[in-house]
Amino acid sequence: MLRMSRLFSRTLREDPAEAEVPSHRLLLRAGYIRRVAAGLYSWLPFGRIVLDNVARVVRAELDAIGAQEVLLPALLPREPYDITGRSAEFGPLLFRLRDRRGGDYLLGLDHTEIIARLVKGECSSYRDLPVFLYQVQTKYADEQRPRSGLLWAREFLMTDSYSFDIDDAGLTKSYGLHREAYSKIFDRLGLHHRIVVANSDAVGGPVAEELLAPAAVGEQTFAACSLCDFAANVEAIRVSPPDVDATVEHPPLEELDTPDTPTIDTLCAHLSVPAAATLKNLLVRTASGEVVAVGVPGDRDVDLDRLAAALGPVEIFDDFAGRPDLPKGYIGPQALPDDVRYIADPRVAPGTAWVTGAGKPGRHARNVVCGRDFSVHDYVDLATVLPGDPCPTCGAELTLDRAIELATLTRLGRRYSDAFEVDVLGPDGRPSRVTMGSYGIGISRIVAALAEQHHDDRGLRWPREIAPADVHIVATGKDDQVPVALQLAGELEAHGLRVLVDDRVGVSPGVKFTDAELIGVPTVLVVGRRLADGLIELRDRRPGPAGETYGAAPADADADADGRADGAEFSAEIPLSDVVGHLVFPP
RNA sequence: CGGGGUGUAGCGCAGCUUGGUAGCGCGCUUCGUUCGGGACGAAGAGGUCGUGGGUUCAAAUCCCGCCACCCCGACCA
Repeated sequence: MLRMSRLFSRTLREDPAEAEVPSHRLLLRAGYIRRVAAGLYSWLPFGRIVLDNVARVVRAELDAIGAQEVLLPALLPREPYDITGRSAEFGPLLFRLRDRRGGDYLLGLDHTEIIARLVKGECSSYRDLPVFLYQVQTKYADEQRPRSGLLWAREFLMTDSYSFDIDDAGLTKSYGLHREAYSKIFDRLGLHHRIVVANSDAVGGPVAEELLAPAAVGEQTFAACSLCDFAANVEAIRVSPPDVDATVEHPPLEELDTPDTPTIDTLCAHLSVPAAATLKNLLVRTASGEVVAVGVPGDRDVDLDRLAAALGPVEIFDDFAGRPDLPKGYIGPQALPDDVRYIADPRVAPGTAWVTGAGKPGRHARNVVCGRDFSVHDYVDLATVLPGDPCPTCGAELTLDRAIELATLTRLGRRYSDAFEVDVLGPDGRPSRVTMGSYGIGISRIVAALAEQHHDDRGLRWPREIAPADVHIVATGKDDQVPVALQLAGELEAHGLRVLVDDRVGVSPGVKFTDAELIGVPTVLVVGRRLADGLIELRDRRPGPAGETYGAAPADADADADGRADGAEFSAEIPLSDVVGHLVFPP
């Protein structure tokens, strides 16, 4: 039993100045978390319970598919990550440290290397496989800019599960089991989510799919088809080259004086052409120092993540002073120095004609035809996706939405088992390289996503399974409301309900009601002035589908797509003597 | 990492332009009243004004450096 009179937590009357997004603001105000430093939070009792509840659901569903829980260290030696090359891939994102003898360590962001080595030592026969291992672990990332409270923190709680199989068919099955388990977790948690096709991710290599929670504050953008069920991270959209009529004769290339037009906007205004008719050329430098020009239609931006997936890490070229043959703002693929490779989006197809830079300051060129005036060394999908682009599956229009990335499902294959030579003996007595999958789900981030999806202007509204308690009893009045409330709390608890009771004396009813709404336990019992008549009030803060609502709340008062059901709260007076039966055995 | 902003009591803020005893609201403590939608009265506690240096008889206030935090951007050539 949680007693508000004794609880180490306080609610804030005013919004904390540091918080902007709703989840951050409400979790601070309602006393769930407190900030320690940028991107680092302490979990107060309510928050810790909610975090545990999410982890409990995740554990239950992973246990159900036969996964076994382990716990690896959070502090890790760097060596395994040097072997796989990921120490360099992660770069500054990793917290790195040294021990007193000068040994290199890091704070774990991903444990694939460690788990692969563990399995190498423990499994020696194909009979030991498949095996699923998971942990609930604190992870660390030295983010450039931690923000939005728990959504983008430097320390966060995550469950990472790994599958080990003898062959690809086994991996496919293991992947499917995890996919189902994670879907079930989100259903149980009452999270609106989409499973989308993903492309790649610095953490873990090729990601096959992501589970996203649509939310305005999301850091991810995903595209969904308005017609079919296609959905993908924008990074994963594949573009087919447009049909070009190769027989069309384009006028010859023509150079124009275009002073003071270094940007697409200024160029379009000067020449009165649409941005989509221009060719935008960006210069980047690869890790090896090579300068590469990349071209996309002028109405689109270059997606550096996708470019990095093709070229490795790149940085924007800015040494224009050192390269007078590369005039900033007037680059054109037909006028590139020999040492600069040209990579383009598939939309820059052979036979297409463009307005682009002339390779000289203050001059552009028109009727620059791909294949005639310049050639493309490599085609890479690197232009950003725009709303209305055709769906790769059915051709209908795509819509773009923001979402919070909550889980990733990855077919790792043999990258890590190769690196550490993780073999088991097969049925034929010969060593066989195992194949791996990795499945991450963000526990603390789910808490934030739930808060984003389930709140209103008065406070949080947790799904029952996640809430810090099943029932919040508010005792208000100067008669024997408090002892009655405590006795009722004891009875409910004896029947297995988790109870929070506001037994504070000398606190006015308004304060208790407001706090209850802020804290967001779905069911509130008010032991108040009607106690004299043997009645208490039952309020349901979150009417919803079956299982969400106790008692006689209207079943159709479901939350809308945003998880909000303003004005749909339910309230009824019931006899005190009926309360236990009402809540423990709902009609 | 670039741009903008903010650091004054647990929380939210004023004071800084024009240097001169550090303030307000909420919260907290004690007593009394009140008790269904953030109650009232009385009396209190609580701050090296982020930090280091400088100017000055005197610095929260002016000058320089540093640190922390928040927001926006990350790249439109």
